[in-house]
Amino acid sequence: MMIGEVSDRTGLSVDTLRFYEKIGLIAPPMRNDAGRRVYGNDVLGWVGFLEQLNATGMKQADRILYARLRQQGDSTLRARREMLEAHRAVIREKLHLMQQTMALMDHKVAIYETLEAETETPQI
Amino acid sequence: MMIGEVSDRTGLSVDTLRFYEKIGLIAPPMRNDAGRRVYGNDVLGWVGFLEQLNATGMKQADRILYARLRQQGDSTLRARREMLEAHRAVIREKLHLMQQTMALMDHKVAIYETLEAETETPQI
DNA sequence: GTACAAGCTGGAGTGCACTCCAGCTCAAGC
DNA sequence: GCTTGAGCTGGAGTGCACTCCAGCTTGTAC
Repeated sequence: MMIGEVSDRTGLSVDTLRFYEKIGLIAPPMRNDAGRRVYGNDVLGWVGFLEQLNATGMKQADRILYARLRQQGDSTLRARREMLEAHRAVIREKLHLMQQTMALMDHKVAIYETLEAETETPQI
Repeated sequence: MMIGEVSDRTGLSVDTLRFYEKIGLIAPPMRNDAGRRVYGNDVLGWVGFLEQLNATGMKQADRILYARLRQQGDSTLRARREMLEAHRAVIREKLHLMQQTMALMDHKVAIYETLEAETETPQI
């Protein structure tokens, strides 16, 4: 798979894929005779996982650390598990906050509806 | 309340409070004889709400828009309700994604635990 | 009455995470 | 054989959301 196809299938731009490689988030892929990147299918799952970490608020530096550990193989299993557990705790808190904010939104929307009903028909 | 106390009670830095005023997120407060900002208690609730919008991913530009509508009074009730409803939809999606990622974390942690048990006692 | 903490302004600087650009090579279709 | 599109590199530029700074005034404690 060339970089353009990876871009199409992951939603990341070609520039971002090369940038991720430069900072160590994606392992440097093989090159063909012309010096172009040729990716294996596994990159798709990995990029998807990175996006999930990203979307749930893990910082670049931590994702880079995780990626580096992953490339070092089985000796880093424990460290990686600990990182995931720590991130899981962060997500749990965010979930909690989001649920609270959700409830607040519901509350505010209800209040606005009441106020709108009052102000939109002042001629009772 | 002087700006330092607002900072202490909201967790935002003094610089950030002044910055928020400059960009229109916080209404310019009264000034005392020496020209210093004197805030009412209502700023605390407002800043707290801003933080919730922030933490749930609303962009600065949208928060500024909401703040501007709020300062315009009752004629903007409908617009504000619509903004909150839109943001509520965004939060709902994020909640969903977070729950999925949470499940994935659980799954991965379990896998790591299995692998660790295998690699840590290779001498069975 | 003076040291010092807290406040003020306008403007510059920072960190993050990309995003774009110039100038090049290479492969395929007409 | 030449145009076009995809890819390459190193490095510069961008947008967001603050954060810091210099140089000033003011209020409080000793």
